[in-house]
Amino acid sequence: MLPIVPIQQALLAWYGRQGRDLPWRHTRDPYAILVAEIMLQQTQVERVIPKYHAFLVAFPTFAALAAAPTEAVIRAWSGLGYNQRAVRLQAVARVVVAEHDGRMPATLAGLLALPGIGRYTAGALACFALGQAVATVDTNIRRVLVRVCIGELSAQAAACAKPAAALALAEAALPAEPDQAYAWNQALMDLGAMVCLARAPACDRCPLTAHCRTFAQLQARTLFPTGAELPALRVAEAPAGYATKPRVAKPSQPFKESNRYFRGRVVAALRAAPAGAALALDEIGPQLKPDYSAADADWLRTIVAGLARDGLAAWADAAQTRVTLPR
DNA sequence: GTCCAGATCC
DNA sequence: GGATCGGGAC
Repeated sequence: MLPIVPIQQALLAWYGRQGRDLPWRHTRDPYAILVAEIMLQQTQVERVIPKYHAFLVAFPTFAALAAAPTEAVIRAWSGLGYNQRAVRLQAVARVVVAEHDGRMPATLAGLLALPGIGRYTAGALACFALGQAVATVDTNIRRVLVRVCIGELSAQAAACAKPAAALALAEAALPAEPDQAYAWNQALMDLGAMVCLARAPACDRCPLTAHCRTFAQLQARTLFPTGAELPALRVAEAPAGYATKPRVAKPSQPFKESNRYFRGRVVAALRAAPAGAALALDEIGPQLKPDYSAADADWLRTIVAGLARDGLAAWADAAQTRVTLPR
């Protein structure tokens, strides 16, 4: 582990000047931060921002979300994808109201016990909402720490694909002063999202090049590294097992024929229906594929049954011919 | 095509 | 460890 303090100082100074002005950085309301963190799972910041504001207007508190019809929550999730997150977020609100007196759990273990809250989100909540000096690793933080502290072209980089190894790295890098953890974690994500990009890092705009293992590796091969050459070098020089993994050629059907695609289309049809209204499978089918016929009924029923299992749809009749969003 | 402030299930 | 879960942007 290379000396971390100069890296912390350089990154925190850059964050003070260049850090993004994001809505959830203006609040310490645990509920608002929870909403943001769930929305941000596998979803870019730019797409979350408008949905974040609208969601907080519609459901301003744990109590409001817990009491809302699930149908309304699923509608508010439109455009974000991974719709089960909407169901799980409301489940969290209901647990918080019913079992924690309306307040978010104040420990990492308590947070991890909530539905849909994994290690990243629990760590983010502990740090961003509770002010605790907790390390957390998302895709940006892992990439930045590996590049700076390990070196992307080194053999050790592959080991950090394991969550436990990446978390250990993040814990070792956490500032000694507990009150700097918030800015540190946010700064790592900003650098990853704005400068230390996955495809083409902008090393010419990076505040950490003087400390960065990967930049040093690039300098050993290029006179004036910009970062743009990293992908090619990664392929050319990657240690066995990293980046050039055998990568079995997966048959991979077209997305428009996938179960995943049709699940999204069914939920979209249910959202478009009037509140409380049930749709017959025979009404939904033609919206999914123009040549829908009675022969496709079993297939569609299977799609809907999967959604019902995930809390994203509900049968309106025992014969399973009509569907609604869950109440 | 790849990538993205992941989590859950097997 | 692998598969699954959306959808928008590049």
